[in-house]
Amino acid sequence: MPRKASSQPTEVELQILRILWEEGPSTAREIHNHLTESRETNYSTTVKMLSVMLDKDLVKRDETVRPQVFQPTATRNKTQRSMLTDLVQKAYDGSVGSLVMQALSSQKSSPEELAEIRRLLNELEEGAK
Amino acid sequence: MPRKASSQPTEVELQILRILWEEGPSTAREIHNHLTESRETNYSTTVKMLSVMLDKDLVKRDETVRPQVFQPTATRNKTQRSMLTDLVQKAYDGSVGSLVMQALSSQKSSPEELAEIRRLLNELEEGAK
DNA sequence: CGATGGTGGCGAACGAATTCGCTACATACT
DNA sequence: AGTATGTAGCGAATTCGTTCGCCACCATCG
Repeated sequence: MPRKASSQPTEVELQILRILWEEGPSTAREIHNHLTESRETNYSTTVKMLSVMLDKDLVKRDETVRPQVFQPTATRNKTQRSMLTDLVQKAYDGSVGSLVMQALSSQKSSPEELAEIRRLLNELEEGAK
Repeated sequence: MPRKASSQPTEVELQILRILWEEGPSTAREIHNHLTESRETNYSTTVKMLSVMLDKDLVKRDETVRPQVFQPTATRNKTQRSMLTDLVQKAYDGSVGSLVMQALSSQKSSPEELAEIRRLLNELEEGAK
């Protein structure tokens, strides 16, 4: 028997979404050009991927203009959140805390980031009371 | 052209690894029994997965005993770290900070966890000076 | 020893992800 | 209008992940 499709965007899908989030609505050609900076792949492939993503409802398409323009369906934040939750479930047994601990200790963040995290931490501890 | 295999353990592989991390070295039968708590799958499948994981060097096998006993190659921490790094790269453009921010704000952690994170934060800011 | 039951291995099969070639149509260029 | 160029779509091919059926091999038990 088979296996079920991942609920999360795949590697290439994510790359395309990133381009769209950063560059805004784009044509297949534009997407493809950006894509080839990190990956050697045919224009046909890019178009096909977009068609697949359309089926999966990962992107929307404006067909009234020529060439057609693509746009992400979900925001970057929403997508990140979903992938994060997925990882926490799969690898951290649902414990966000241990993920955060490991993230902080394993890679160095800038002082600015640390300060910002501290600020957020304060808010959270306030809210918890 | 094809596509390259993921460098991260797959869904089922991770489930099996989790069993091994939690239960310690186990036989195929033991692993299978635990596995069927969360998934309906044939014993053959479990054995096959173990064989695949052996090829990928995700588990080791003691063949001197009967039945053979399996053991993870990498620690849980190492694996988590690797998956985390992967996610940060794929979805957060390498910024651990923004991942942490989102993790903290999107899901609630216990006060104990928050305190622990704060402690870690202090250490990090100390070390940075 | 011969039947019984579990262990381990191999190869086939299927869906999902990714790739591209080829075709059809639209647009642009002379 | 007629040709060159670019866009969109489809289906085929390939790999990976996952599943299982079937066969061989032990080991045990009567």
